[in-house]
Amino acid sequence: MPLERSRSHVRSRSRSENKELTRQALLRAALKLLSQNSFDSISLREVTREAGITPTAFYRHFDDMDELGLVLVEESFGSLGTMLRDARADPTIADDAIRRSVETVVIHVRDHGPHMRFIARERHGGVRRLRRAIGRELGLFANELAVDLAAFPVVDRWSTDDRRMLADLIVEVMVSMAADLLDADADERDELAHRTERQLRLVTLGAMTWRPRPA
Amino acid sequence: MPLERSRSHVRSRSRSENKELTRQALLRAALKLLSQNSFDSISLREVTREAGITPTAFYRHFDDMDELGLVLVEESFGSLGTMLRDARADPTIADDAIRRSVETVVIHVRDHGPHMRFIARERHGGVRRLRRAIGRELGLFANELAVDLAAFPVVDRWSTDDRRMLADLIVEVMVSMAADLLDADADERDELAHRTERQLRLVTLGAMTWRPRPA
DNA sequence: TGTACATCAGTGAACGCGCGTTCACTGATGTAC
DNA sequence: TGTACATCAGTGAACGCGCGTTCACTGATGTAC
Repeated sequence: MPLERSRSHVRSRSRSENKELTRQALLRAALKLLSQNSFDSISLREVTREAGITPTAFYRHFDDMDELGLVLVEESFGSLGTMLRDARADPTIADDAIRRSVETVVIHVRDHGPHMRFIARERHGGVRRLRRAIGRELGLFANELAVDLAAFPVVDRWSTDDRRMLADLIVEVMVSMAADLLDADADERDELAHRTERQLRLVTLGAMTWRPRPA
Repeated sequence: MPLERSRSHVRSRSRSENKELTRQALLRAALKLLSQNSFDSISLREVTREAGITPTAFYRHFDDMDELGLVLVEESFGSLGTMLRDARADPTIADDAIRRSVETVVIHVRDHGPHMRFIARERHGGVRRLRRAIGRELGLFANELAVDLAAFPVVDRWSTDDRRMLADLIVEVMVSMAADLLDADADERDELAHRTERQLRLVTLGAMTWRPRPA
């Protein structure tokens, strides 16, 4: 069953507003199909069918499916960044920052499931351009986290390279949890979050005794 | 260009030997196509074309593509297990076990690139049965690692739950490295291996001061 | 060892279907006067 | 405010193509005697 496009409201909106609504319908339609199949197996025709327009009209909005995919990558990373930045605002209590960061990711996965599933699926998926785009975004993420980590005691005396190593590890653990959450039921979700917290606490313990730039 | 099927040798082999050769040709053909595309976007006809047989003959070997995919999962986990078990044989020197385990994975990715790419790609890919099969195998892996970890000092006094938590973390870091290695050039590969070693060393440091079952 | 028959891996034609992209078009919205 | 024209989002028919699966078949290998 195609998503509603509220044809009855078409008359009351400007041409550009309607165009934007259709564009959003295409993006949402793709995201819906992507919860079942990977990006390089869904078809342009499926997407337009789900969005309630003819295949031809697709080209009024995107050159091809790849372009739509790249927009989905942007969308996916949009809100997550701000949320995580807030979550680790207070640099003095590492343990609390961990709990809040995990909680933030859990909530984000709950509220933006389709976007997160798309990222998890296409991070190592079959479309090179998407892989690159996602890898770049995750890299920027880790970079930003590495900078923030410099505000914590102990870690502030590390080399930037060591901080980046730690940031990559944390990002990996978080992404892994997000991917697992998507296939989990309610009980499993709690357990996953709990396990991830412990893993990050263990990593933090390691950071306490890490000797930067070993002789 | 299709893989060689040595038609000229057909006469010298038994019927069942030839059947097995064709089966292997199908599996290798699929693996080759999977280096470029994800599993649910490659077609039965592509696979048979690459293997040098007609589409119809496919059904002499597999019921459908899913069944072929599950065989690829088995294949992929086959040799890796033995290698890793050997790598962490000596439980006294954790640091050395880390270096050897990382080295083992690096070598395995080099020698079994297509299989490892398949696993990385389909772990969160669009085909449920494959996701499940891969998840199960990785779970067994982590289980086994958790048991082996009990042989290390300090960790031997942990709860099995804590050990499993640590094992999951280590497996995740390893799989992540494997996936990244596949898209990396020679220089990047060295750096990735080095970074992963440091991450695992940091995790080990954390394990040293981890307090099991906190009050 | 030779013959007659059974097995079965692989063939090739055929089917209906969904695909991406093209094209000329329609008709409502937007703009210039 | 009213009219004439431009814009352009979405339509619908058409194209050639590759798809998964079916079917009756071929002919080499294997087996029973």
